[in-house]
Amino acid sequence: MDVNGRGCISGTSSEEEMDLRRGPWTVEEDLILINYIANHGEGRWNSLARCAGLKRTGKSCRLRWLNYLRPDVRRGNITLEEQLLILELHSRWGNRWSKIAQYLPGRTDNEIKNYWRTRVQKHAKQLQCDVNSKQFKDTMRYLWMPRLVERIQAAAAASSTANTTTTTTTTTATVAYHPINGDNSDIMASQVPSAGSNNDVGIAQVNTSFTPENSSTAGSSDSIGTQVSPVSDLADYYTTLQPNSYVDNFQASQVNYQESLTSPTGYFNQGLDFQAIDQNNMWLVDGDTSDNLWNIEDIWFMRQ
DNA sequence: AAGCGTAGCAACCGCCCGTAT
DNA sequence: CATACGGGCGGTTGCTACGCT
Repeated sequence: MDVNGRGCISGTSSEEEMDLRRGPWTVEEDLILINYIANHGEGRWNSLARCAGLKRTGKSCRLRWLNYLRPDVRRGNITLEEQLLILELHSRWGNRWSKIAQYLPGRTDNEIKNYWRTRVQKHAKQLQCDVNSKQFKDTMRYLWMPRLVERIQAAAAASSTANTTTTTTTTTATVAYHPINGDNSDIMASQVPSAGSNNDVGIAQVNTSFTPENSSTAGSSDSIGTQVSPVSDLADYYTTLQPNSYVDNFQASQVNYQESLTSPTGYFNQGLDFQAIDQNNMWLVDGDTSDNLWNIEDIWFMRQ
């Protein structure tokens, strides 16, 4: 095997570097990369790029493959469960996108990062606070995440109702989410996928239950710019991974959420007159269903 | 219909770390 | 031990589509 391990002449001449392509990938380039990896496998990206005849940097090839061309890449709207997981994991690890992505089969760190920056940070900006501030984190924890749970429940209930009349599917609307309890529970600590192993599960589920086509139309428009899959792939995934914990039931978590809702300031019990709040904040409850998780309560929360 | 602003996302950049030589 | 290289990561940029005026 040659120095590149790929049986091709290494060409690192400056002339080659001169005409390296940049910018959007063409269909032809995609096909070349896919075919080459199918035949030779991935890795050694610089030599891969040369041997495949792609006038791209190795990094560019790697990124294109991992974020776009990989067969198990899951494209389309992020489900409620995934949103919940992202919020929870981000609260634990911060901007460790690749680590967070390990828990979201088929999702890339880039996609999660984009989601965070475009959706979550947008709301932080609208609430006029720093995304890393305690206020914003509390708002997420005590308002947004409970709402997500409620919405997941609602979607699950609707789904199960439909199922009773149409099918005997045993899929349940459980999610791998541990109630927020202040210490930022070490959710799923025991089910951290080993590197490179989580994809297998993701592939199977993506192929059987998720396609870009159905992802764009499934469920009702809801949440933060996403659409709900009443019974998510993720739920199945965690049910599979951990049958005895974290997938127990929503009732317990909701009880805790209801408690947590009043724990920081107790403001939910204060009989607030939301009507009196500045009408200028109506952007929070406008027609954009993506913002439904954020409403007038958030303003109050932020002002506590 | 045209122009403008914004959101979303693909791709790039620079830094860092681990490993091979 | 020092250096080079490959690869991963987080942050940033730029393009495109879409909505609003």
